[in-house]
Amino acid sequence: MSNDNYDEGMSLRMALLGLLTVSGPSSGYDLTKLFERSVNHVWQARHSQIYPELNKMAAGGLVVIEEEGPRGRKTYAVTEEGSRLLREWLLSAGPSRSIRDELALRAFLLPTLEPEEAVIALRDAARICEAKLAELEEIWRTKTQAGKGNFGRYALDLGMRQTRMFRDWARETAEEIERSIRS
Amino acid sequence: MSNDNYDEGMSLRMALLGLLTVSGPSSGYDLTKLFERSVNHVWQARHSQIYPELNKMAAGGLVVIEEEGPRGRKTYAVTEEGSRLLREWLLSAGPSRSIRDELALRAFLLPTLEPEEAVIALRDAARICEAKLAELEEIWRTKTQAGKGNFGRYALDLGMRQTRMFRDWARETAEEIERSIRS
DNA sequence: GTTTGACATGTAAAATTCGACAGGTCAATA
DNA sequence: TATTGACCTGTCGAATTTTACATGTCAAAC
Repeated sequence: MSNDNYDEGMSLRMALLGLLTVSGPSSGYDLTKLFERSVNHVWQARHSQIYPELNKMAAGGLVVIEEEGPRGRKTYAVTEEGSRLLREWLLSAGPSRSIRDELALRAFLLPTLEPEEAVIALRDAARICEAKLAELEEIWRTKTQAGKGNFGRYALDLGMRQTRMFRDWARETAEEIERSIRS
Repeated sequence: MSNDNYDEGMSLRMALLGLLTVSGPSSGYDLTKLFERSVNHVWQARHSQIYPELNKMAAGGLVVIEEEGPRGRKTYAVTEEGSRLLREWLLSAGPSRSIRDELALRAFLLPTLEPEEAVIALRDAARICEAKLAELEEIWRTKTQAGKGNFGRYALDLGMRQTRMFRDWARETAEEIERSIRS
């Protein structure tokens, strides 16, 4: 009775419910910013997708407009039903795989380049990761100081691990290809 | 002059060009199967997306229909222009990270559960990763034995690193939450 | 006072992707 | 010979996502 039709395209909805659950009542604007700073490493959405979705969710009773601020600002809050839906979705762990990773796709296609060019592309990628990592670590420092609860912390941690992993892969693969060029 | 407007929605096209480059002339049917067996861990596409895309690519001169077999089978081959486009795309490394990973999103949202439930779900996720890792390692063994060139090898390595990283994150986060429960 | 930039919300058209429908060939086996 | 199952190509409607357009408030700097 509880978990019948599992929809694929539920991710954005769940992400928003999750952010609202943790950050408390927020506006579409807030959520857009939050999205950029947190979920962005695993899922992306623009404000043009978020605003309509929030309205649909409000129509469906998953969230309610709690207050309307001065600048037309609308604050949404999760309802009992929204909370239940998120929980059910999280506990229905299927071996579902919906993955779309452009960076990994590039990696996959790299061997179609000449070895020398592949090395250049890999070194580029590693450099980009390094920059991103520095950025994330800065956020980490300011975040952990603020001590605002652990939510974004887990995601940020995951983001940093991911970036480090990719950087290392790029470096080591570049070195491997260089070795094979020399032989 | 070479690399002006970088399009986001080029991934499917590039994946197909890459597969054609490595596997040689193939039909839409072949490419669909190939997709499932290789790129699938990173990017997904159904035949209903692949067939029209191949036709568009043929119209754009990126591939040519090399021959038409008995069963209406059409064999596509990469052209000079297609080859150049793929190369340019791979060398134009933007800091763009278009990623959509449902499993990671679930993990990200787990802390919205009660700590006890989150721990259970994280352990589940870690177990799923473990299984996937075993699967990937099996592929790795058979692939490296076959010695069919490095295509797929780098991506497979990346996939294994990614899975390991995620598993570790899930485990360590579970442990951290457990510690916080006990205090 | 006016310009700039962050705040704040939306819509519309286009592209991408998915799920279902639809049709046809060929070889093997029951 | 009938049927099954792999082979092979496609289209259509719906959902998801992107890009660009569109509008307006408010505070602070200039």
